[in-house]
Amino acid sequence: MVDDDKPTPDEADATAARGYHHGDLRRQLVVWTLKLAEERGLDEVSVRDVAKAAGVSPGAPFRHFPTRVALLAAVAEQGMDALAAQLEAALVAAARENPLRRYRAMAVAYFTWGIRNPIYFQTFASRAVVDYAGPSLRERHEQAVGAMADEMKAALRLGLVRRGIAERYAIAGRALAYGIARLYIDGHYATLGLDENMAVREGEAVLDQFIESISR
Amino acid sequence: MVDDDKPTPDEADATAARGYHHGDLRRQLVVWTLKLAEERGLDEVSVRDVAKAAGVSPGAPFRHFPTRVALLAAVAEQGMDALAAQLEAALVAAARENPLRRYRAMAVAYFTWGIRNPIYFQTFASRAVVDYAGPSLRERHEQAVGAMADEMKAALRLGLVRRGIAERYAIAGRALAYGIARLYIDGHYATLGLDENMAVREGEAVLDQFIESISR
DNA sequence: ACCTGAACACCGTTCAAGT
DNA sequence: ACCTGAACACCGTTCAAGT
Repeated sequence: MVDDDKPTPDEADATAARGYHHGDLRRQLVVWTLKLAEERGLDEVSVRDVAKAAGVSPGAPFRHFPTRVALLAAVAEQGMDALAAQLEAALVAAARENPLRRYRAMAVAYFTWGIRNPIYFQTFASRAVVDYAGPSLRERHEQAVGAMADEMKAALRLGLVRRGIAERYAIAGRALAYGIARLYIDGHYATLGLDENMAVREGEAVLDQFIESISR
Repeated sequence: MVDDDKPTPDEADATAARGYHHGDLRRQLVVWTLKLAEERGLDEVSVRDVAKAAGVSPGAPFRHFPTRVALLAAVAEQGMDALAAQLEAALVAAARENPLRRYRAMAVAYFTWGIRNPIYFQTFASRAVVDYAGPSLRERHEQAVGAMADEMKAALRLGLVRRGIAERYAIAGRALAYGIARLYIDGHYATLGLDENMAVREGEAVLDQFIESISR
């Protein structure tokens, strides 16, 4: 980078513009990673690109993240926060309904979020990232989908669904929600000409029929 | 797995040792890509590694594949061959059963193959690879899963499943099979302590309960 | 304390030169 | 026709030096 004019680092604004982020760089890097990934795909974003976008030197990110995958893990953690919030909100909104309806609300929230936030979804569906992030990320995800499974089990207990093994309803419900999200993200709906919103509606319709089919 | 050693390398020893593969290099590169990916993960295999494993210079692969992703696309095409063969075999084996049983046979074949061949599965679930490979790969996959969907629709027509919209049963069945495979490949079963074989059996159990639940 | 910028080893890809 | 091996631009990562 060719730089003739000196940045006069005694002004706060000027320093920030020149790359000093006074403790905020870490967050900025995550923000830019997400933004660039949304533009060109996760694989296409390099740490150097992120550094440049944030206005810092190529080595700067490594003061905050030991490796590139650590940076992606930070994105994943942030995504997990957002997903957990959505699921929690869905659960609260359906609080006074029956377990099967609560399962539905969470499953819809799950794949809707995945379809609308494919980058987040990819980061914490990536083995390398999740392995790096350590057990906490996986546990949080497990807990989130576990809540879905719990509703399914409750539905069986209350006789809302046909006879069967609770754990299998739970996994089926989970695989279905996951499958719907992943079918879209992996581009399988593209052949069908479905955009984001249509994919969500289609997902809901499929889920509803599934629920109705297992109901009794 | 799906490949055997190449037939009778009679006089090829000298040239092969020198790196000359007399037209066979293309195939060797695909074989080595798969092998290295199984050892260390798809992201960790570079074209240079593959070249070295095949005993040729770093630039040699680019005479056969214009880009790295083209090499991966060749792996994906080979994977698609294998998957199509498995599904076809499953369909033939269940030829004299009812459509619901045929759907089951194909769904099991689908996720079993995915669980047992995660590298193949990843290659043709990758957007970049599939986009490069062109419409034919996607169409073949679409046709393969379309056969599953057809059985589901036939099952509805014959009154084997509860009332509903055929297309939604088809998508649910597909999302379920896809979700089961992907849950394992993305490492979600690892938390549950399930290995490959247990994942397949668990998948079958879940699928069977799903089928029973929608049956009438 | 936080960032720069030069360095290193690596990678995808190209291409003139060899057989 | 097929491969070599030296390039080039890029990338992840490190680190001494600056503020």
